[in-house]
Amino acid sequence: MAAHAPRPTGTPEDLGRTPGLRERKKQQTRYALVQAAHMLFLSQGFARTTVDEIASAVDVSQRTFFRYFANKDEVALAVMAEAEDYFIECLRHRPVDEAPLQALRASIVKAWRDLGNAEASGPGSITSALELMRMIEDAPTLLAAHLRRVTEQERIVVRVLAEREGLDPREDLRPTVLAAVFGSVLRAAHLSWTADREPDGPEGMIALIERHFDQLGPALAGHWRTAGPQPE
Amino acid sequence: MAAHAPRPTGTPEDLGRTPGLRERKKQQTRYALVQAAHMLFLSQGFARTTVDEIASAVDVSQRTFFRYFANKDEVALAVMAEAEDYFIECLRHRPVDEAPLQALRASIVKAWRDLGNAEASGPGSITSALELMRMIEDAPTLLAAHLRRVTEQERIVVRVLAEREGLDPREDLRPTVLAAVFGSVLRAAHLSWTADREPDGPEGMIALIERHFDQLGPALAGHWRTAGPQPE
DNA sequence: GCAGATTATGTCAGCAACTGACATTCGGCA
DNA sequence: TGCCGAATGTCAGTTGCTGACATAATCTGC
Repeated sequence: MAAHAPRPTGTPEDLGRTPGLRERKKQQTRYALVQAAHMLFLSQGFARTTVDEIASAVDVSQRTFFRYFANKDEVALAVMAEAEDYFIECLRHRPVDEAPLQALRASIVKAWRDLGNAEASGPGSITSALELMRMIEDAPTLLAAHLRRVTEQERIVVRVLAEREGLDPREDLRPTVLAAVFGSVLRAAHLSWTADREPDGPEGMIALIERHFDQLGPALAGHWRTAGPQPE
Repeated sequence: MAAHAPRPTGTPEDLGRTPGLRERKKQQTRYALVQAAHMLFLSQGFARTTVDEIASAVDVSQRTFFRYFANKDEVALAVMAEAEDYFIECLRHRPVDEAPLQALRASIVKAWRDLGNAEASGPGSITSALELMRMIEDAPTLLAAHLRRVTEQERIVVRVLAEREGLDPREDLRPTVLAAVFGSVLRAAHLSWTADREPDGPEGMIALIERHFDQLGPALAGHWRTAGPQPE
């Protein structure tokens, strides 16, 4: 049922319990909806796929679809959402003596790598996530929804960072600023990925991310010309 | 007609020419639409304002509205868009021997200050822009649209930075990374503004932006604890 | 197993954002 | 004045999304 291997442990209520038939069925249709939507989106594009199509592909009413997902965007981003949750989980388990930026960087790399190793195919797999990213980038409303999600995620990062270092984010701006910077560098790497059409799988993405983070210092340095552009 | 004083000089075609009646009328209705929309949004909220209302307030058909603005979001963000254009203009006129990050920082401060000094009220003024920002933050679809606009703006910043320093952004990642970081810090400051309800005008916002940029170095430093949190 | 409370789902009606097609009117220009 | 093209209006239609209510499925206590 869970999409990828290191699943985010779900809600606290599911302690060992078998969730019961009703709950199982719900997960089932939800999963089916994501899967169907995903396939339709990739085959005929996001905008050209109607909610009715998705619903009838799973043989439920349109109304039911909207009880599972608030809007069409949400079902498209569901897969990415799980990956993001896993990243947060990784961050929470980082050693506290690690430097904050380092912890973030290590977490994102670990998240990509784990998800990459999890399973080779299927909806919710890394490959789908990568395909999805391309799709997001040229579906305006989808991109918009995704960016909103990202900023919500950033707020969580702020909280986790603040807890980690034991300080109040309303007084100390460093968690906020660091989370913002981290998010933006990551997004730059993602954009670079979709633009350059680098064919490599997760490892290629990880390499791209690392390269971008490596430029963080140089980019913030005073004058670029004197610092030497270091041609690749 | 133009909303604020240091107007972004428009398109290259308007060299001294009086644009003719037709063109003038177009600008007029466009401006009227922005104004009406703005008032309606602030008085009754973005979601509760229909496009029909805006259109009939200016006495044009709904169809005409959609010929001026691609969607409801766009009319709301029109004011901010002009401000952003002006920022780019400021950046372009920055001395080339200035450090890149410094140029960005100085440009944004100058933009806010100039716009603040331009005019005290009226649609398209700074105060409206500030009100708008609050509105954006709690209208989900608006926020999404705004974030998309911001990333487009970031691409322009990348180009300008690359030109300034005379390098190819596809080879050297520094422009991309710096633009991303700059944008994110700015957005963090904006968020802080809307959250804390700081009542000050443009100068308050400028101060907030400066404070956030001042934390850029500390946030990226290795270990926060050893570095000393410096309580305000 | 069964009655009754919950809960998921279906159906239907409706609003609002948008779009394409076509007719009309208005400004620009000879 | 009279023609051309651009701006606008009208209309019909699609799609995303929501509220209200009825139905059917699950769950709970007996």
